[in-house]
This record gives sequence, structure tokens and C-alpha cells, in this order.
Amino acid sequence: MRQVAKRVTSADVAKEAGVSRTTVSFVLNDRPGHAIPEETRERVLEAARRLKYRPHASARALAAGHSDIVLLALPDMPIGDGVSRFAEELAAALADRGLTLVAHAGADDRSLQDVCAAVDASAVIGLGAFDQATVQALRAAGVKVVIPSDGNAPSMRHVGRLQAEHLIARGHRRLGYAMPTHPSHLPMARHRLQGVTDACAAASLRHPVVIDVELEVVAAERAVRQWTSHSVTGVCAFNDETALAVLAGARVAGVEVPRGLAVVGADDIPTAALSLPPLTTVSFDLREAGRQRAEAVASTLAGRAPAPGAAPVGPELIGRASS
Amino acid sequence: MRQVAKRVTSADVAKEAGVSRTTVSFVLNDRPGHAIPEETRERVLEAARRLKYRPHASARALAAGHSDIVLLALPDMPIGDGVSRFAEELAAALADRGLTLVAHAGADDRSLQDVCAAVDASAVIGLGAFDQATVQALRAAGVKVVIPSDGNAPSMRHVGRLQAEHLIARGHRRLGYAMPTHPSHLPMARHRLQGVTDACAAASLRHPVVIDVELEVVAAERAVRQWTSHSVTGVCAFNDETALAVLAGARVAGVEVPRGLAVVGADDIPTAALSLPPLTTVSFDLREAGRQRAEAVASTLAGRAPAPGAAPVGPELIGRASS
DNA sequence: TTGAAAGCGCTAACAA
DNA sequence: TTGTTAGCGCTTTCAA
Repeated sequence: MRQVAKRVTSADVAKEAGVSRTTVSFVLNDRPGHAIPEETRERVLEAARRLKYRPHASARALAAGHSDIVLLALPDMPIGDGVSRFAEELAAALADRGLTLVAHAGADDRSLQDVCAAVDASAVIGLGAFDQATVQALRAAGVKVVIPSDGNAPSMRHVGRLQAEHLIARGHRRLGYAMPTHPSHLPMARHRLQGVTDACAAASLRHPVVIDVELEVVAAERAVRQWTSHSVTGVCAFNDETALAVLAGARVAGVEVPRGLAVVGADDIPTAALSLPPLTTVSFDLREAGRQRAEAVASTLAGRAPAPGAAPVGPELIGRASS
Repeated sequence: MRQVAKRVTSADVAKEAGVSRTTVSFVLNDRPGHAIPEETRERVLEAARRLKYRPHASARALAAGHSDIVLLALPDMPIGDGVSRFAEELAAALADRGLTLVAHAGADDRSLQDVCAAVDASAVIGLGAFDQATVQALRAAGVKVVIPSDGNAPSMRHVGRLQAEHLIARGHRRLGYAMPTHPSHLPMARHRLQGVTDACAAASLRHPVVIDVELEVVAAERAVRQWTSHSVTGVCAFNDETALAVLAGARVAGVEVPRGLAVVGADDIPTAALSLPPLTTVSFDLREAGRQRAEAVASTLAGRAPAPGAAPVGPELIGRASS
């Protein structure tokens, strides 16, 4: 009577359907080649359904030599709307291919490796780029596919470029950059800043005045004063939150936005449009990117050549009153 | 020569250290009872280190009968700062206990179950409560521990209560409630609203005027007009983002905050202090909550009685200029 | 077309 | 104190 609610195994299904476990396995994973008569097939499926059979993931992974798990490596802090949509789309696209997405937040490589090993991840997808050492380490931790394996840093830079170009197009000749202070944002921030720097160089402007801006009014005010004293008239912020801090700093410093200082954020978080003034920002359509990544992962995992990366999805500027 | 970079197994470690796999297993999981001489112990550890041995998670889970995976079930996202900190703390506290946290975002139960099964999760932690049916389903999907299995709704209510009490203490006699529109926020929102309602009842005030507020100025303006026309003088918002929308709406409607309308948010997101006016908000110490949850999960998983839930961490009001 | 059998890498009784 | 051994639930080669 002390039935410990034993797990339903494939053997149970086999018995129920009157076939062998092998057959059950073939049917459930519909292995090609083994043309199984529709009748048997149906019987197995029916039995599985009746028993509410769920294959045991760990056992499957052990036997198959790889799991169905894809890990999304996220930076430590708040997840904006853009990333959410990306994750959503990615998860859906992966699910279509029999893969499961879970997320891990944390900047440091160590924890990423540990988590990969702990969930036995087959692939890791990041937002920015992974450096070579990280990729190595992940491989060692048993991960088969790491994406973007390096090449996609450009898309990060695009964000910065777009911010700067927007400002430059509006006549700003001296730019500032608001750097985040949270360590986990740094790598991405550097890439974005690089984009700003590139744009400045392309327009023969001087290097932007880079200042760390904490998410807090006093610090932001100080930053604003520094910028204005350097005759900066437009600042690109690492992201919308940092931009919001700059807005607040400007308010306190008595600098009018965008007249005295134009600011553009990035990521288009939901509250970006609600600030005073509403924030000009740069946003990605991560949807398509999600689909592409999923395809890349799936095909690489399946041993096929990674599909010829479709048209890269560029970021887009959303003009609002802060610039 | 075509070394396929075979995985390092515990057998390799055993060989290297000149002991049996059992010993390796005991050392690596330092099983008590089997007092292993320090000398052997060190030898095994050293061998493992030298070989860069990583136990295979799936194999471990299969043999042990349970994985080390804890799944954090998040609403569809975006993830604010509060939740981030919670997750961070939770992950750290779980890691201390040998457990690994990964997150899954998605409102529907189906995908939650699937993910649980796919990662072979031992426990699931949610932000709000899970209804009984969901808990059942998760159990069926192989999950051992589901938290909060229902009881923790009170802490949600606390948030609402505190918001309302603050307003009431400042003399407001007619309150409004700004409800989020995103479906995945609804369950939590209902709990928080309940707290507001309770507080109103306790003060013999009428039921709050509940209005859905999208994260967008026009909708928010409309809401503000409705509130003022109902002679509402103070509104509790589901969270800070919603509150920010209300602030923006009030601005457009020409209603001065807090003079014409006081507003209090919840969660203390980093940008809450950066708005105009800075947002009064209620915040949780999710850190402590994270630690508690971790302890609860770990002890339940270990078969110990779920520790006598320490002093419940209450939310705390952070007064700023919006109320 | 189906089944038997050999593991995948690890844990945990039970012996020694 | 350490080793032997039998699985955990599934996949997959090889035979039947």
C-alpha cells in the first residue's frame, strides 16, 4: 500500500502496449529507417498517453550522450523588454526543434560553467560575445555549441553606433558616454561604447567623454556637470536606466534636456517613454535574432552545417523628446 | 589520433588515484560515515583536479534518483530589479547547498511542466502562489518540492496593505488602485490588491477604485482623470513601473503629484528614485526571502522538516516625494 | 518489423 | 577503510 508513486518508465509503456522497450523508443522518437507499422505505432502512443508517460530527461541524456538543454546566459541585472521578447522567441523556436531553453543570470564565467555542467547543457546562447577563453571553458564543461561564438559582437557595437550617429546628425560635435557601474554590464558596455567611439572617429570627432554613472541622482548630477564643463552637448547612455539617471541628474543640475544636453538611451525599456522628457532610445528587434539563433543551435547540434546566417537584424532608433 | 575528447569519468579519476570508483564517489560527495583517511582523500581530490574531472550531471541524477536542479518560475518577464536580486540571492544560497538554479519564463503551466521534465528539476520556486492543480501537475512531472505551495500569498498582500496604510495615514480617504495589464502579472496583482482592500476595510473606507493602467501615457492619463473624477486622492500602483505610468499620466493630465494625487509604487526598482517626483514605494527585502526559500527547498529535498520559516520578512515603505 | 542486450557515468547497498 | 556489484531509465547496435 505504500506505493511510492513509482515513475512510469518506458518498460511500463512497452508492457502496456505489448511490445519491447526498443519499439517504444523508436516510436516515441520516431527514428527514421525503422518503418514501424502504423498500427503498432498507434498502440504505443496510446499506451504512453494512457500511462501519462514522461521520458526521464537525465536517463535520456545519459544514454543519448547529450541533453536537450540550451542555456541562455544573461547578464546579472534587470531584464528589459527587448531581452524578454528575445528569450520568448528563442524558447519557442527551440521548442519546435525539441530543445528546451532555461536561463541563467550571472556575469562570471565560473558560475556559467558550473550551471552548464549542472544542467548538462548542450548549448549556450549569450547576448553579447563570449571571449575565447570562456568558450574553451564551456566546451570543457561539456557544452557542444556556444553562440555567438564571437562574431556577433558587431551587433552590440551597432547600438552604440546608432546612438552616436543620431546625435551627430543633429549637430552634436562633442559627445559623452554614460557608463554603467554594475560589473556585469561592463563587457556589453564596452562593446557599445566601441560603437560610439567608431561613429565619432568616422565623423572626425574627438573620443567621447566617458563617465561612470551610478543609478542615483547625486552621482548623475556630478556626471552632468562634468560633461557640460567639457562642452559635451549630447550623451549616449549604456542603457535606458543609465539614461534615466542622466535625465534626473540634468534636472537637478538645472540643465535642460535636450536643449542643454541631449541624451539617448538603449533597449527601450517600458518606462522609457514615461520619463520627463520621454527618452530617445535604440532598440533591437530581437525576435528574428531569436529565431536565427535557435536554428543555428539546432542545426549545429544535429551535425548539419550552421545555416547561412540570414540578414542580421539591426537595431533601430526610437526618437523621443530627450534628444 | 582521432581522439574525440572523451569525457573524463570517475573511473579515470579512480585509476589515476589508484582507488575504486566508490572511493572517488565518497570523497567527492564527502559522504559521512565512510571515514576516509585524509591521505586517500587528498589523493583523490588531487587526481580529480589534475584531470579536470566534472561529474556528469545526468548520470548523477539518474543514479541518485534526483537532480540538483531548482527551477525558478518567472512570469513572462520583464524582470525588475527586485526579482533580479531575489534570484541572485536565491541562486547563491542554493549553490551553497549544492543546488543549481535556472530560470524559466512563461506564464502557462504547460510549458512550466515541460521545462521541469526537460531539466529534471527537483524543485520549483515561484514568485507568487501556485494553484493546487499546477502543483499536482508539477509533481506528476517529477518535481519533488514546489514552493510557495500556496501559503506565502500573505507576503504579497502585505505589500498592498502597507501601500494603503501609508496613504491612509497621510489622510487619504478614497484610494485608487493601478492594476497592470500584462496577464502574467495578474495573479500577483490580485494578491497585492487584496492587501489594499483589506487596509481600506480596516479603516472603514470604501473599496479602492481599481483601474487597469497600461504602461503608456495616454492610458495612464485617462486613468488619472477617472480617479480624480471619483475624488480619489491617493493611488497604490501594482508596481513601480505602473506607478511611473501613473506619474506620467498625472503630468499630462495636469494633476500635481502628490498635491493633487499621491502615488505609491512597489518593488523599489532602481529608476524609482529617478522619476519626477521621486517615487514613494514599498520594497521587500527579497534577499532574505531568497535565503529562506533556499533553505526550505534544501531541507525538504534532504528529507528534513522544512525549517520553521524564520521571521517573515516584511515589506518596508520607502517614502519619497510622490506621496 | 521487432527484440535482446550492452552500455551511458554515477551512486549506494553490501561485502570484504 | 575500500572494493564489488547491481542497478537508475533510456538508446542503439546487432540479431532474429
